[in-house]
Amino acid sequence: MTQRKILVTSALPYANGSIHIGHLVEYLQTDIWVRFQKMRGHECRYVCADDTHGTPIMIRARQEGITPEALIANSYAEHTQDFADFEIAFDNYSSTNSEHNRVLCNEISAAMADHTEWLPVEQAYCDTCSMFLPDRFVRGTCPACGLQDQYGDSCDNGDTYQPTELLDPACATCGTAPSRKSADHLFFKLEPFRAFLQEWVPGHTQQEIANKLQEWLDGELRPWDISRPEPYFGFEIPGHPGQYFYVWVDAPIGYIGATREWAEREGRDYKEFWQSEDAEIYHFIGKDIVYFHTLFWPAMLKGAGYSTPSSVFVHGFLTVNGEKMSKSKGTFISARTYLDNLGPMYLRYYYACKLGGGVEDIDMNLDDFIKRVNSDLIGKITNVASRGAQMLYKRLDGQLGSIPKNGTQLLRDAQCRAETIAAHYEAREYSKAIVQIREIAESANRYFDEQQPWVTIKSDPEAARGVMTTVLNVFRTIAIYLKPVLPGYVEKVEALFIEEPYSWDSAQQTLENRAIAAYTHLASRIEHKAIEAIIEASRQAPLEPEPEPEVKIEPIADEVSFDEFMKVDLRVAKIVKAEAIEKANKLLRLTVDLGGEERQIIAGIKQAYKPEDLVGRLTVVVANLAPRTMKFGVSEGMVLAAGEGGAELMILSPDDGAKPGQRIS
RNA sequence: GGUGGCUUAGCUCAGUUGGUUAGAGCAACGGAAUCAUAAUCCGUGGGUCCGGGGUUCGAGUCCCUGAGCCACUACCA
Repeated sequence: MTQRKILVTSALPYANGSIHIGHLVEYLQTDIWVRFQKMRGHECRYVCADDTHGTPIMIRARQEGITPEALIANSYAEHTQDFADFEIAFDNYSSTNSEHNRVLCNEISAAMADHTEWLPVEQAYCDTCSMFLPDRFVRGTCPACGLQDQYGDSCDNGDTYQPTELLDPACATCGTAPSRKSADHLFFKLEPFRAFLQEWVPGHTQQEIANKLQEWLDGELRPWDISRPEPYFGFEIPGHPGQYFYVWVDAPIGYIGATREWAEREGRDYKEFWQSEDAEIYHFIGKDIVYFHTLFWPAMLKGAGYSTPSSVFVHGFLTVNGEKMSKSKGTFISARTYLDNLGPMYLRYYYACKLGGGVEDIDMNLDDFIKRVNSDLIGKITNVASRGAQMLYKRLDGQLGSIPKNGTQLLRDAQCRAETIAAHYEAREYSKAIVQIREIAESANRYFDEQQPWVTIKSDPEAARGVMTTVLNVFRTIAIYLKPVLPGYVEKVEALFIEEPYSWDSAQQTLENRAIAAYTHLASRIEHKAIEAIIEASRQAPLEPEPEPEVKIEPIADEVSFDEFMKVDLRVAKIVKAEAIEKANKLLRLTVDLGGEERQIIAGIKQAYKPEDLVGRLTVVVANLAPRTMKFGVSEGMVLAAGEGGAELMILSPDDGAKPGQRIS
C-alpha cells in the first residue's frame, strides 16, 4: 500500500470556556481516525489550536480584570490537560494568537489581494459605548415606509436599506443616538469563486451537506467583511492601524499556523501539506460551522494559492438522555468532571459505538452508556482475555502453545475481518467496526465454552493450552482492531503479550510457543455511583461553560427629565384573553383591558408563559406606544418584561388593589 | 411560517440500487455452565417499520400527504 500523507484537524475550541463532553464527540472522532491512519502506516498529522480572538474574549478578560493574553493562557493550559487525559494525541496543539499565525494571516491576506478590497463603510458609531454598531444594534424608523423601531438593515415590510439611512437611529444597547462614522473595511469577494465552489462542494462534503450548501450557492454570494475596527482582540492588519482581522479569518488559518509550528519543530516544511498535490487535508467539524468551512475557507485557500481540503467531515451534536445538555439536570458535563470520576476509555468506547459517518446527532443515554460498556467492553471483550490469560498464567506456566486444529478457523475468521473493519474506520463508520469486533469476542467466548478447558486441563493440559492459545490470539486480534479507540487499554495488552506497539498488520501474526506476562486487570465495570457523582458535580459546577458571559447588566441609560419620563404612559392592564400565534415561535396575542378600553397586544413571551396562565392577570403595559403593524396584526402597546428573552422572561405585576386602566406614575 | 434532517422491538441502533418469514446488542423470561474482579453460552417471547394515500407482481426502502421531534431562520415594540 502506498503511504499517504494526511493532515487532519478538529475545529478550534474557543478559549472562552471549558471542554465538555459535547466537544469531545469531535475530538474523539478525529483522534480515532488519526490513530487508525497511523496504525496503517500512513503519515498522518493531527493539528489543532485554541481559538483565542474576538470580542467575547476581550469582554471576558475585562470582566475578570486580566489581560486577554492571560485569559487565553489559562484556557490553553486547561484545554491541553483535558485533551491529554482523554488520550487525544495531537501532533501539535497551538494557539491562533501565535506569531506563526500572525505571519500567515499577513501572507495569506497579501496573497488574496486580488480578491479583496477596502471599501469605506459608513457605519453607526456609538460614542457612549465607544464602538461601531453592527446592523442589529441600531434601531430606528424605516426610511422607505416609516415603520418605527426597525433593525438597521431591513424593516418588517421587507424594505432594505443601509443602517445609515435609518431615521431616528438609536444604539440598541444604550439608546443614545449614534453618530455616523466612516471606516474602511476589508472585503473578500466570494462571487468570483462561485464556479469553483459549485464544482468543489459535491465531491468534498457529505451528501446531506452538499444539498444544504446548494441553497447558498443558488443565491447571491455577497462579499464577506473580514475586518473589524478597534477595539478588538486579534491581529492588526498590516498597513491599516486600528483594523483587525475578523476572528473567523485567523481561526481557520490557525490550522495552517499549527501545521507550520509543527513543521518548524520537526525540521519539515508546512508546504508539504498545504501547497502540495501529494497531501490530503481533512477537517472534522460540527454542523454549526459548515458555512465557514465549505464556502469561505476553500475559496480563501484557492484564492491564496493553497491546497483546498480533500474533504470536510461534518458530525452532529451530542444530546444526553435524549435532550440538549442541561445544567439543571446535571447533564452539562465538563471533560474534567467526567475525568474526576471515570477513565477516558469508557467514553471513547461509547462514542465509537454510536458514531457513523453522517451528520446525525448522537445521543448519550446514561443508562445505555453503563450497559453498553459493561456488557460489551467488560463482559464480552475483556472477559476473553481474563478467562484465557489467567488460567494460562496460573496453571500452565504462562506459556502459549500452538494453535490447535479446532482453533484455526476461529482465529482465521478474526484475522480475515481486518480489511472490513479498516474500511469502516476509514469511512468513519466506527459503530460498524465495533459491531464486527464484538462479534469476534462472542465467537471467542462461545469457543471457550464449547472446549471447556477448565475441565480438560485436569486430564489433558496441552489441549487446554491449545484452547488458551487460540483464545488469547483472538483477543490480541481484537485489541489491535480496537487500538484506535482504546489506546491506553491496548498498551496493557501489548504488555501482556510482551510486544512492541501494534500496527494494523500485527493482526495477521500468530503468537505461538512463547511466554506471556502476568495478567493485570484491564478494565473495571462502570459503577452507577460514578454516573451519579458526575451528574451531581455537574449540577453544582460553576455556571461558566458555554456561551457568552452570564447576566448582562446594561449600563444605566442617559438621564431624562421628569417631563420626558411622563411622556411614557404606563397603565395597569388586565389580560382578558391570551392565545398563542400558531405560526410564530415566540408570539402571543393578548387582549388587555385598560379600564373601559380593550387593546390587542402582540407580545414575544410565548416561550415563557402559557396563554391560559396569563388570563385574568394584571400587568403593566405602555399604553401610548405607537401602534405597530406586524405580520400577525397590529400591536397596540407593549407588555413590560425583564429577562434575557426566550423562556427567561418575567412580566411585571402590580400589587393587589390596582385596577385596570390606572396610570402608573 | 420557510429550509434541511429525523421517526424501525421496552432501550440503543443496522437494514445495499425496492425482492423470501424485517435484524443485532442490551433489557425480559427459561435453561446450561462455574475458567473468568458477577463475567459466559444456548433457547424463548417481543414489531401497525410514526399515520394516511399512491406507484409496483412486490414498499421499512420510491412518490404525495399529515403528525411529532431536532437544527437553522423569521416574528418579541
